[in-house]
Amino acid sequence: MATARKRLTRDESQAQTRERILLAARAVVARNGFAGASVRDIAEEAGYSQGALYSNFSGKEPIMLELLRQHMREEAEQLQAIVKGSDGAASLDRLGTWAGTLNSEVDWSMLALELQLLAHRSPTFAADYDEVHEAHAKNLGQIVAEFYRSLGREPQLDPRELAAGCMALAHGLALQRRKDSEAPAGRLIMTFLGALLADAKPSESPGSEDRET
Amino acid sequence: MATARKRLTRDESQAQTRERILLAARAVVARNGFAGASVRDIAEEAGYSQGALYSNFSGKEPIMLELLRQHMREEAEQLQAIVKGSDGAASLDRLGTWAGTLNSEVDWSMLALELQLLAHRSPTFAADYDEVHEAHAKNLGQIVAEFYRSLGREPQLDPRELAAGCMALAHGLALQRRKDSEAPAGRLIMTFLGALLADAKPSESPGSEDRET
Amino acid sequence: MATARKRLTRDESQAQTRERILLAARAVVARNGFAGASVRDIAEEAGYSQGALYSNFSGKEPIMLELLRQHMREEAEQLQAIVKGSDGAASLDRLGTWAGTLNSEVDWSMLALELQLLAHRSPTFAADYDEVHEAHAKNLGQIVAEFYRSLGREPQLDPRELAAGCMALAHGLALQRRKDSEAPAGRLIMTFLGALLADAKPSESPGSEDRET
Amino acid sequence: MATARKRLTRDESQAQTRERILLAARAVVARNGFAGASVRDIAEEAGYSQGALYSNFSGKEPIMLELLRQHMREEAEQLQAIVKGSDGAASLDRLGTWAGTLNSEVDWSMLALELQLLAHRSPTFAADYDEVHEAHAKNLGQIVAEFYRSLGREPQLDPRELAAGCMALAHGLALQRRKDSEAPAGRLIMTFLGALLADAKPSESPGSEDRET
DNA sequence: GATGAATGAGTGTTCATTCAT
DNA sequence: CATGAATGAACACTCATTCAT
Repeated sequence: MATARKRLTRDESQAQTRERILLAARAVVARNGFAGASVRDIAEEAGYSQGALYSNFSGKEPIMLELLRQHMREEAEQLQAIVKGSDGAASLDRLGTWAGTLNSEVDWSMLALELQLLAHRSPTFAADYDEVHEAHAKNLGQIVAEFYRSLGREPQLDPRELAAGCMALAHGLALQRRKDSEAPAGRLIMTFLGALLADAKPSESPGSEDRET
Repeated sequence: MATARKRLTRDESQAQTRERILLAARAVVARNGFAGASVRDIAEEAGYSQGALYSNFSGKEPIMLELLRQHMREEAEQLQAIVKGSDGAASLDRLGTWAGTLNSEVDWSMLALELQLLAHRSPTFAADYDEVHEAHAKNLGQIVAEFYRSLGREPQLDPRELAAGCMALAHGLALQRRKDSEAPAGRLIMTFLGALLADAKPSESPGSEDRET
Repeated sequence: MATARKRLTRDESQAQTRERILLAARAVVARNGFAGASVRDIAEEAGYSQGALYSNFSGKEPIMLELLRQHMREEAEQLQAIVKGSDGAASLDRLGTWAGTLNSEVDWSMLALELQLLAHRSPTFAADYDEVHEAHAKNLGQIVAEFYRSLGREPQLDPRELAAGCMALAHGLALQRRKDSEAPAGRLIMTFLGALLADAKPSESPGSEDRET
Repeated sequence: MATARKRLTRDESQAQTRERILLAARAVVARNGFAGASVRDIAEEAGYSQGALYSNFSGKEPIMLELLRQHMREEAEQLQAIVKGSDGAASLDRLGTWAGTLNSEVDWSMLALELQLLAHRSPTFAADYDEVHEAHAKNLGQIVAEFYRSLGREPQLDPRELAAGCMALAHGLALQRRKDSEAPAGRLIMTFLGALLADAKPSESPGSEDRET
């Protein structure tokens, strides 16, 4: 182990530190929320000094933003995988399964919302946040459009808006404190989504569920 | 003025103080958000000392909770008025108009979400919050049910869940920082809602007039 | 003593706290200089919490500024007393004696200079500092003018400038680290002053007794 | 380029690095003052790492001290040139011109004073500072003596003291934040100096012309 | 009931310096 | 010799809350 450590180049070592800090931030934010995640706590959780944190990030906000970016990347990849390369019906099934896991995403939703709240208050931060958010919305929009297409449907609205709506719904629901007996957020989301799809008019290209590529 | 004051009974005077503090809290929260609304600021805005605030509320959280209660009450009343005593089509129209004003509700959405976030972190607060939230969801659920009924439709889900979904969607959208050029949140909400209604199967009891389209 | 404490009204108590904080600040600044006088240290020296300090002053700078104001007031009073109500020759003597004590003023000179340095860097602070400085210069200028008059001399320059020059000289000298064997700053100042007076042309109005040499 | 570099011996290269760091330090100090000149900023400005700075200097203070030494050397050379090899009257003229440029010397005065302040607080630094200061005072003292002699005057005091007084006056004035409308520091210095010279008694050895007002 | 001075634990951030690479 | 990531102690300042008046 010690030997393994010694073999790290400077760049590798730094990347490792960055990653560890982000991991620690993830954990602390999950525990205490954004506002409750102090730089002190994050550094401690990561096993570094506070200064080390400032050597790798220019402040608290950039850390959080990076966290969000990471999550969005993962999310987009997952959705991409669900929608891509298969017929629409199967996609819908898998989407339902995926949505069912969203319950465990409470922490991420909290982070996403807290950063949105912060963006409403700090113009400096808003600029950075908006960029990340906008990119993600555009990204998801394309996935949504593809999904509609694979089901032979025409989106009622700009796909980006639909995607944004789904994000809003998902985050909002994730946050709602509901008794375990109640339906999971995933089911509710699928109900909304199902209704939207059912209500969408068929696309001109007479694809229906047999389109391809 | 002085005389007018003197006529107040002790209870009335205290109620007035409470109300003033709540009003001030509303203003400060709108300005700075929940986390940015310090007790000092609220007291100052209200024209009282910090101590006075603690004489009327047991802390910062109860104030915020009361604020949320007030807002929920108002919201329920507005929705009640929209749905009650008229045919479904007209209701739908008025609901669209009302949803269009939600853009200006950013402050409330922020407060609602910040309190939800707090509830996720503080078990003590969660107890109180859940009570308020639950009551509101039940309340809205009844309104939703009534709405579906007036349109001759059968809800796909527990009305309480549908209501919760709409709240989540509304709050989530209100928070999203979108460029003015884009569609307002209201339109998006109505699209989701319209799809849900269109997708709902007619109720057995042919309650009201059939629906359009 | 305990009883004496209890008799303090709120205002008195606050004034006492303020005074204690200023006294503590004086001590800490003397020990460590302005930059080295941390709010923590001052609060500790005063026997209060840091928060107490912020209840009484809006920050570190205002404390220092108040300290400077106090000192300037005292200095002006001393000089006033020296110059006023006596013939010029006696004044000159007493001025020399007084200047001889300036060696012990190192701390004050350091404070004055550090604040001047700060004013050069912080525009916010500069505004406040300039006001204090300007007032003192004007004040001293009048005293200098009076002094010249009592000696039957005409100042070569705007008295305010002469005063400012003396202040600069005094502060600059106080700061110079000289071996104790050397002449005290006071003597040097008196040499400069003596030369200035000797070189000044007599005023037209034969005000007082003629001067020496 | 690479070849040019290669031609430097180790010593030359190091000397170059040192010089670049000092130049950078000069710039940063001018911009932000002594306290505001962080090692990081200096290293960055110089285009080196922080570590490089510590390879060439043993800390921040030695850099500053070296800066001061450089400045003092330049100052002494300038004064030497003014006084040496010409009659007293012309010297006085040129001295006045030179003093008029002191306004632009704010940065140096600030550095000099900040180092003096530091010397008052840190005994370790004081030792080094005193040495530099003492050497300069002696140096200037000789120049002052020469100046008096060239004017056929006898200094009232140890020339070293007179020189120190002028430095103190110059630094103190440079720091004073005065409105542009007021007289420049140079004029004030010349007034003081003129008075001193006028008041000095002629030297026995009838050195040069004995001018008067 | 109202006051607001005082508390004490907390915040994000900076910095001169060190040392493994 | 140069690097710059990491340190650790320090910094000014904020805040919800308490309690003697």
